[in-house]
Amino acid sequence: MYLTLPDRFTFAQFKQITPIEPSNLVALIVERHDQRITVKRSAVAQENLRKIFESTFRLANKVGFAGMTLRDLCRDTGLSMGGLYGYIGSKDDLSAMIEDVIRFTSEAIPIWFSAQSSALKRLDSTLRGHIFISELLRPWFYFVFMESRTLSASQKTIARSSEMSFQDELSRLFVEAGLTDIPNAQLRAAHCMALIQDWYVKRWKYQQQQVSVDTFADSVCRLALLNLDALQDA
Amino acid sequence: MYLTLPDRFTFAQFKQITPIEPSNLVALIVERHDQRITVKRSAVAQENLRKIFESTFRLANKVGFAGMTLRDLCRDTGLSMGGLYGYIGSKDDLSAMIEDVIRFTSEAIPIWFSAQSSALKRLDSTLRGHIFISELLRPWFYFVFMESRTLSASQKTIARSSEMSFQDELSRLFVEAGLTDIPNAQLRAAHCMALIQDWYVKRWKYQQQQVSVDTFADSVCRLALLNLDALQDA
DNA sequence: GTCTATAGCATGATAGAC
DNA sequence: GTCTATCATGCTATAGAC
Repeated sequence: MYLTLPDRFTFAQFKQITPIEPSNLVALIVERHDQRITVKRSAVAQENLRKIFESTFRLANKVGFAGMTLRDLCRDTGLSMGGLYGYIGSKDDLSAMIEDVIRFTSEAIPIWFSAQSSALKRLDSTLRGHIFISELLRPWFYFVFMESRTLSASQKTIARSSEMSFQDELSRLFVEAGLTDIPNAQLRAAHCMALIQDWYVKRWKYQQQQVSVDTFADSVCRLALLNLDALQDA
Repeated sequence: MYLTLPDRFTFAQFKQITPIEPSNLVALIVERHDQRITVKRSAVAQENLRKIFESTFRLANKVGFAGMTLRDLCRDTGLSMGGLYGYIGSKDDLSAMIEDVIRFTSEAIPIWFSAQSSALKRLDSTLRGHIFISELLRPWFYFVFMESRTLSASQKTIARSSEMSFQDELSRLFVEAGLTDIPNAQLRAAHCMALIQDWYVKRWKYQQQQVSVDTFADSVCRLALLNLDALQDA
């Protein structure tokens, strides 16, 4: 599935056409984990699931996922301990479902823009796309960034290879855009990842400085694409 | 205290003259927290403290600080529960001591290079200094990055203001170097912080790509100082 | 200074009523 | 589908012997 957007599209433009957004996610999760979720797909069930994730993000942000107790989660969602276990099979299931959303999303982004005409445009769009989707799903991205180290070895491997496959995609685009020194292209791709992640990890900082997501995306793209125009002309 | 180093100094050169290094840290901590530490300052006490921090880093890296139990810590250090409490007053003390080391260190770096002749050189040295010290004290920096959100409100405030004061120092140096658009200088300083933090947060990635700390520092400084030479000449 | 033993309580998960 | 009640376990922290 391709997304059709103008050059240097804004967050507002992106939000109107993105196929992945907060209101979709619960349905996506129910679809991908229906064995584990014993409750029926009623409206109240979807609303309860939404609350469970919302509360998990709030509580894990305060004390970490390991520090968050299921009793805290019950208090925050209004569910009882028994009721909660109708939605999750265990505490670990909860983190696995969240991680799955991010993996699914990160794999979709490069495809959205693979039809763009030039490597430079694909680079710009892919960077903006990742920044904007992480803005929309910020709590989900933040959770995986912070908690993936505490997950099981297999989950950690999946998280890392998911991150590397996106970074490798950026690296390939840099090479296509003229940066033929491959280690250099890889390093620049790693730098791009770091800049993008900072947007959702250190949000308090940008809020304090009143930087908008569009200003941020412009700044990252400018830094990432510096000197590539010159290579393109040569 | 100023450090005297050549332009574009390497990690090896930095390591020879840095006043803060792993072997100093335990003595520094004993000095700054002698009320809480009831054991005498014997050689065995210092060795036990060193083990306590080493084990804390290993275990917190696996399960998070909240997920790490003091029983795990005892097993890993070889101390008993009672023995451990001779070194720490509580589990929270442990994280507070670690955070204190990073605050102390981050405040020292800009001073080390404040005697450099030009703003561009101060920028380059300050960036390298931060990268190299975070290489030396990587587990300490990593711990504070990951765990500061789970600490008490006052600890979190201290951690954030400590990070912002370093970022503001970078921002001032950018302005001095000719980047007179202040919001732009602040944004570039934030980007520098993100790049530097990536070095100790996503170490697995750079290890995988076999990027040395000197190569990394060169790459960050190049990106950070791009276009500043031109401004300087004008 | 370091140990063993234990107090006192919170946790993840489940059983069974309705 | 959701509740209350309960289980077995594991937790931080301390008391007291040596």
